[in-house]
Order: sequence, then structure tokens, then C-alpha cells
Amino acid sequence: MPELGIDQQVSAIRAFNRFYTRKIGVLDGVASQPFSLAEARVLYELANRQRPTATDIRKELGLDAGYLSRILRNFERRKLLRREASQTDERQRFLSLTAQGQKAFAPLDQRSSRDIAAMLNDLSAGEQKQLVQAVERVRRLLGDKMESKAPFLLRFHQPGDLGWIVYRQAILYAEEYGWDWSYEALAAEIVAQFIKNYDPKRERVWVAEKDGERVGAVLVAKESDSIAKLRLLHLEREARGLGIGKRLVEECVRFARQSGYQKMTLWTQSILHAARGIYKQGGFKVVQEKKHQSFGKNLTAEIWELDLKRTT
Amino acid sequence: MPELGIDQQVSAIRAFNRFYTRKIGVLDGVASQPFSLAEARVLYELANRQRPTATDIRKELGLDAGYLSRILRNFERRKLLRREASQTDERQRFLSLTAQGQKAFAPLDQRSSRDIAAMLNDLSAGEQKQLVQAVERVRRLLGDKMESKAPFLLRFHQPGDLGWIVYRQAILYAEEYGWDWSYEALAAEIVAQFIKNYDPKRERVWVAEKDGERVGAVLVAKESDSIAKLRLLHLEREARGLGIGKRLVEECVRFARQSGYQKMTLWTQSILHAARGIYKQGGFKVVQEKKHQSFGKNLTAEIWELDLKRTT
DNA sequence: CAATATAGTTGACAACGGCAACTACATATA
DNA sequence: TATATGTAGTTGCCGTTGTCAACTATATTG
Repeated sequence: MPELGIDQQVSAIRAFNRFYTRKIGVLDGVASQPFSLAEARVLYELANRQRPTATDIRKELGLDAGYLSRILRNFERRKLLRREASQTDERQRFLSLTAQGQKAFAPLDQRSSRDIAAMLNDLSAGEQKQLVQAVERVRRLLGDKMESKAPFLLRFHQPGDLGWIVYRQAILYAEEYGWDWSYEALAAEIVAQFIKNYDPKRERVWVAEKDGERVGAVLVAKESDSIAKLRLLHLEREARGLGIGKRLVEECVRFARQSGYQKMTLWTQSILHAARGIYKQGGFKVVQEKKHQSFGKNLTAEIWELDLKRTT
Repeated sequence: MPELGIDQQVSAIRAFNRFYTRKIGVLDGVASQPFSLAEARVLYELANRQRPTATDIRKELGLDAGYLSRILRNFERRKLLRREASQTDERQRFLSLTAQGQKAFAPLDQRSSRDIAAMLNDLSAGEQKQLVQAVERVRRLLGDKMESKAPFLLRFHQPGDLGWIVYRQAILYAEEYGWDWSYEALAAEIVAQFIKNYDPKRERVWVAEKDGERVGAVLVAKESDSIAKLRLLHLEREARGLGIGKRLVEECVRFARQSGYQKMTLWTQSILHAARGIYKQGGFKVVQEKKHQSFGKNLTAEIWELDLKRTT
């Protein structure tokens, strides 16, 4: 990939800022007639909070206190706003929209939604999804802690998932541990064998998704009639520490029990600390260790096992 | 994937707009002291165009003509701006920054760059790349025709590329033709075999990138000492029609000739019209056809060949 | 209790920015 | 060639937006 220098990155971001500033300007439709931009923003806050104080809004929007005071007085005069004195602090007053205020906000809100819907409508379904994912990625990268509605979701596999697993594992282990292409070969081989002999009743893939993007996966393969093998567990960096790995392994164990296996086994490397922690937590025990040279590094391989008959 | 309704998409975009508006506000540092927002924007345009007229700027920024006129007069009074009468049209005057104007613009520009650089600096290298890619994707989706500096770029393979090929092919053919998971099995198998027996001198992978993202790939595998096999050619939808497929195949043919193969062969399906067109253009000929049932569909497979000794 | 901080208000005032009338030149039409 | 229409840019008018600082009233701190 042609590495971009920091300057090029900066100018890419600046270009985006100019572009998007204009885009938003167009979407705002030169501010919604009866309200100035600042008023519209205040209105939005009033509509989307429960009984804020003036200071809450001032801090959120970074407005001048005097200016805000006048905007609010104006709203009150127009009977859009109600102010109720606080019991605990007589300086502050709780703000809320009146029914009339709600009514005034609605079209403004709808217009904005309609404009955006129209914009989305020019895109195909796939592009829409890409757009939403891209903007959410930007927000997440720039540190907006979005309370993702669902923290994460597990599902069975879909077309492309197994290729994705090879793709991501190869990159992850190359970046983090410097493993060479032979690891990708191994992963591809495992996946190819898995699909070719796929037994839906006794084998399964789980993919973890967060905000619509794949963030991890694992698969259970049949080693023998009584032994299940857990393979290719991995989590994307941004999804670690959320308990997703634990859930994936738990699902595997549950499935293996249900499918009548006696034992579950897995093969891993001693340096994969995060994964090891998860296995340990899941009740697996190391039963064998072996130094070897693979993937361009000196490694210590480990075989772990879990007895599925015992209820831990 | 949990399909988002249009409403959820709209609200995701709106949330982003609010978030990003604030972000840009912060980056602008409450407008750069000696200039108002509008002035700063005008200054930016003046600095980044060669001899625009007032109307050019007015249209670009959507400013009121009177307002702009005053801003420009103000700049001229401050000796930041030079206006030269046009020969061809005596109504208009060409605008350009004086040396002093450049000097006034520089810190403003630097500040903006510095702020963005600082923001980027809080991210890891990988995250920076993701951010740039995400904003560029947004721009592209929203129809900003960015003259991508390089239309596209071909490179050899890196970790993850082969997994990526399986991943994307499986999804593409599932979406476009409804092929089932057995195609993914085949692709994974091909890739696994390819890596396992990889012969750097006589085998090769090309990946096409556009704006830093993979958009297509192909590989040349050794069928026998004298026969090369072209495999797994594909292009992402957004990269079609740009001549990338043609380039990929040309590279394959060139490489195969250079590596001493006598003949190049490939296997494809009659319904893959786009790919077929590229093969035909590359001089390949169909030498065999066969109906078969695979990937959950009734298909007609074709074997194509190209004699590498003839110079077409 | 005095000192200090916080919530919110008010007046003064500079700047922003939209509108419309206007000049000067250019282009189309007959 | 005369006339109409269009475009580039300027100017005055004027309401709106938004900043600053002074001020009141209540809370908090030590």
C-alpha cells in the first residue's frame, strides 16, 4: 500500500472537512426559516434532553451565556419553552419544550431527516451501508464514545466469512508477531478443509459483529466422532476486552457438548496471551507443549483440552 | 448482518453530522483571530486558485455578492489582495494574494494543519490510515469526484491478500449470481494450494488498489512446466470499467511469457460476462465448454487458452 | 461569616450578512 | 445600429447575530 505521509493525511482530512462543511450546509437548507442556526441547535438540545438547565445547553453547544439567555427568553415569549424553578438550587431553572415547542421542532427535524433520506436514496443499498459504516468508523476513531445499542452480536457464517477469517488472521499475526505468509497458508488450508468436509450438525462457525462489522470469529471442527477442535479464534484489536472472546468460546463449548462430543481440543502458541487467557477462563488445560519453528519465528506450540463431560 | 432500516441510517448520519460539526468547530479554534469564518474561507480560496474572479469565489462558497465585495475591499485595504483588470472583460477583475496576503494566510493554514496533525497524532498509524480511508469513502459515496492522483496501482501480494481474495469473491458471487458456499470452498482450496506450493519465480499474485483500498486481484499459478494458469480474477464493483481488469490480465500474460511458459489457460463460467470480455481482449480463445451443476446453479464452464509464443 | 464560585440576566455595541438599487460593461436580438 | 437582456461588481440600508462586561441572586467552601 502506498504509505501516505502525515502531510497527505492532513490534507485528505482537510479536503474532507471542506467538502463535508459544504455538504452539511446544503443539508441544512440555509438554516430552517423561522430559526437561526443557533436557535435550531438549541431547539434540538431541548427536544432531545429531559429537563436540561441553561448551563447544560451552554456547555454542550459552547454558546455565550448572554446570547443563550436571550434565545431562551425569546422561545419563552413565543410559548415554545417552559421554565421550572429547581427545588434544590434556586438559581437554575429546568427547561422543557411546550407542546407548541414540540410542534415547532417537528418540521425542522423532519426536514433534516427528509433531506438526509433523499441523499441516501441516491445510493444503492450496499452503498448506504458502506456510508453508515464509514461515518461510524470516523466517529469511533475520533473518540466519540457511541453507546452501541447492542454491544455485540454472534451469528453463524455467511458467504465470505471464512475468507475474511483468513484475511484478517494473516494481517493480524503478520502485524503483531511478524509471522510470514506460511501462516496464511495454514489458515487457508484449515478453512478449505473445513468447508470441503463441512458437517452442519457437528461443525460450526461463529462470527462476532459489532456495529455491523465483523470483529472476530471462531470455528468448531470435527476432529473425530468424540473430539471437537476449536480453531482460528481471533478478535480484531478494537473489539478486545469486551468479553467477546469469552462468549465465542462459551458458544463453542456449549455447541460441542450439545453435539455429543466428549472432549474439545485446540492448538495455539504460547505467545498468544490474550487467547490463552480466554481458554484458561473457559476451563481448558494445557496438555502438551512443543517448541517449533514456523511462520518464520521460533514458537512454542501448546495443545489444550477440555473435558466436556465434566460440568465445570 | 442486522439490516438497518432507513430511519436508523438517517439517524446515524445525523448523529455524525452533529458530531462532526462540533469537531470541525473545535478544529477551527473559534475562528482564526484576525479573520471571520467567511473571511478565512475566502482567503483559502484565494490561496488555492490562480487568479479567480470574485464570481468564482462567490459561486464556490455561496456567499452574497455584496458581502463578498466588502470582504474583498477590506482585504485590499489591508494590502492582502491585488486586483487586476481583465483584458477581455472589463467588468471583472482577477484576484490574487499579495506577498503580505500569503503571509497572513500561512499561519491560519498552518494552524489548521497543525490541529489536524495533532488530532491524527492521537491515533495509531493503522487508525490514521483507517480514518483517511473512511473519510475518502464518504466523499466518494457522496459524489465528490475526487481526481484520485493515481487512477490505480498494481502490486504483488502481502499478508492477508489471499484471504481477502477468497473473502471478496465469495461475497461477490453470492450476491451477484447466488452461488452457494461451495464456491467459497473452491476458492479457499485454490488459495491454500497456491500458497502451499508457492514458487516465487513462476507464480505470482497481483492486487489492484485504488485510493489505498484493494479493488481487484488475480493470480498466475503453475499448471505444469509449460502451462500457466490464470486464476481467481475479480474486480470490485466500484472499480469496473476503468481498464483495471485488462491491466491485470496483461501483467499476467507478460509475466507468464517472461517465466518461460508456452501456454496460458484459465477456467471460467459463461455467465461471467465482464471477465470473459477481458479474456477475449487479451487474446484468449475458448477451447472447451461443458455444462455442469456447481455452486448451487446450472452453469456452463469454459476453458480458455492463450498461446504465449505468438505475439498477438 | 466572608470569600469565592455558579446560574442566569441585561445593556451596549461591533460584526455579520441579506436585500435591493445601482453602475458599467458584455452579449444576444432584431 | 439600436435595443433589450444579462452579468460583474459596488454600495447603502438595516435587521440579526453574537461578544463582552457588569450585575443580581443563590450556592459552596473553609
